Amino acid sequence: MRFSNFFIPTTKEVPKDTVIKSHEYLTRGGYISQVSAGIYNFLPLGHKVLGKIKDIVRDELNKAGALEITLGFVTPHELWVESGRASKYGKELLRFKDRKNKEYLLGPTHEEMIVNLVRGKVKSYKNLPINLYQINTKFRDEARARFGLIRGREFVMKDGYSFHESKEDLDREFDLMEKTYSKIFKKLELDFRIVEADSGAIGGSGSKEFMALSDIGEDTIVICDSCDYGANIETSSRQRREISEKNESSLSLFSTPNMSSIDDVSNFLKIHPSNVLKAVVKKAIFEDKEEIVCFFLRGDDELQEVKATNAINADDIVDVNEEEIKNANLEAGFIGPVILKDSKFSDDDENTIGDMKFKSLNKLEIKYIFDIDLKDREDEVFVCGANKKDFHIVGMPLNKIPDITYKDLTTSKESDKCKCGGSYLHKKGIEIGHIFKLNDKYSLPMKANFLDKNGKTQPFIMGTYGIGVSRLISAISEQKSDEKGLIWGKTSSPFDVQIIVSDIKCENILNKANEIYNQLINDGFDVLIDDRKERFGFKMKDFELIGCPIGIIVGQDVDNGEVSFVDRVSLEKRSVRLDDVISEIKEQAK
RNA sequence: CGGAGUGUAGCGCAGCCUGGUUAGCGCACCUGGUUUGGGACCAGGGGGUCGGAGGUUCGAAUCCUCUCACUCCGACCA
Repeated sequence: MRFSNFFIPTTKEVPKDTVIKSHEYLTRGGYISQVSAGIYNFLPLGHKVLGKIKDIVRDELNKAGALEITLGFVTPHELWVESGRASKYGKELLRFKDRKNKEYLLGPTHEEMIVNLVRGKVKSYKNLPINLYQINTKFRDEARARFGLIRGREFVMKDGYSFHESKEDLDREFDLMEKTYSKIFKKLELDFRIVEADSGAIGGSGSKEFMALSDIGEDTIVICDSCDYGANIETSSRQRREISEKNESSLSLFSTPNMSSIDDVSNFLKIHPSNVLKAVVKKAIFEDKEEIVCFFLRGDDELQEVKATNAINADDIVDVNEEEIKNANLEAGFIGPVILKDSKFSDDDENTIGDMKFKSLNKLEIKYIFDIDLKDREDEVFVCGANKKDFHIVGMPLNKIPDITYKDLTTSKESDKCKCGGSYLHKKGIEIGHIFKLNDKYSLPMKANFLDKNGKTQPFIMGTYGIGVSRLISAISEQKSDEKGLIWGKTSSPFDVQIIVSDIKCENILNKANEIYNQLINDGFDVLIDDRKERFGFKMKDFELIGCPIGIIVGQDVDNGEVSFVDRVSLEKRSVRLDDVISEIKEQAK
């Protein structure tokens, strides 16, 4: 491709609204341009990179036996009603009506569409398994698009769906997709981790995310410093804690005026925060009701909301305000698992520890859940709120509190221990892929069934597999660029080689450059030749911004039979004999 | 959806507080010339009605009201 005939509008100036380098360079390099919040045009360079990535994805998936299709981008609303997601998905769905007043929406993901397709065409176990995928535009009306292609509203995604007659066969396909995804991301030269991810209310035995490591990533992942454990912080679990400083007070009520924080209390009583029970009150939202739930954890642990939501099987949990706490008969800042005998107390259901009379929160119809780390801690007693203003209970044994449910509720910290004995580290990641076992989550409500070997009707067992294709452009850019511009790998670069003609007015130089260009084209390389009437420095800056891995500078040295090769990563130049150019490129760019 | 901010030429910005000539600068663009291995220089030139609507005023980019868009922080994110 001749630069002079191509469309690469590069700019020297930094666009106003870019905050991360991938966004800046992709914009300045003429790869993308913004249309609206989270909606981008792909210019020729961006389009080429997108194409390269699509080819790699397609190639590996086809090798793994998946079949490419294209599903409609506009999807009938009724399918979403059928699956139950029309109401659940909410404002992210961009809905509209056609001239006949029929409701549609732009597909944010295509489970409904694929189930609708397959249920009508596949009726027998003999046609299973089948894995269908597409690489297509998606639309999600994100509340807040940001960071260029990292979180767009309109984006390109590869979404695949597999159908099986058994969970065992789904497991096999799931593993195959995990391996296939790894190959794809390795080919793209990405530094990534496969981590356990939240399976949410869908349950099932597996959900794994592929995270490109990057400081600007929106997800936090927990990895072990000595084994290959990795998990999204939403789901990461840790080894049971070793508590060295145990509190041994006997049970009593302590006046703790105005000490409502963990720090206040632990400083005042001179105990370690891990010996204080932290109460986190939330409002749990269910399909048909809302209720106040109290989560208890160690004072130096943090509630992980995704885990908490899953622990009580809620659709969502939200913060409560002071009034809601009051209405629940709780004392903000002094909340504990028991209510002491006082005016609100009837004599029913009371318990006694020593001379203290109490009843538990669940007698007030407040559900409480304890963190799993508190289970089987008979050798410890805790400080907790007394549900009475300015009072805490000291020396509270947990085994005296009735009906405790223990669940994993905490956010893994960097100091926490892995099962293998190693220590956890937190990293930021960009989610570039997600594979998920759906089982019959969609086939059941959408009545997508087949006949098994015994002639019995069964719902399809499904898996779903996604790759953020346009997001990958940003992920690669974030990982590989430097302070001068983009740096592409061999597989993702828009061109294999960029030839920089130092001075097009010098016939000898231009001719030699064209000769090399034509030879490389004939040998099947994708080459950009900068034949613009610009000065040398200007062209070099553009080369560095655009980021092709190899540059060939054709300049004065052609008279001595030489050109210069520039390595985009190191920016080092070295002389190469004209006769050796083709063979060297074949060696380097293969 | 809460908080903050920004809309003036293709891009980046000044002007606004304290209304008053043809709205200015840099980059980019066009013409001519000189330069030519690290975003050149000189001269000339084209392009905006100041996000939109309404209002105040003799007069509005500038003051007021409403509105739209975009960005950032947070909430949200199969």
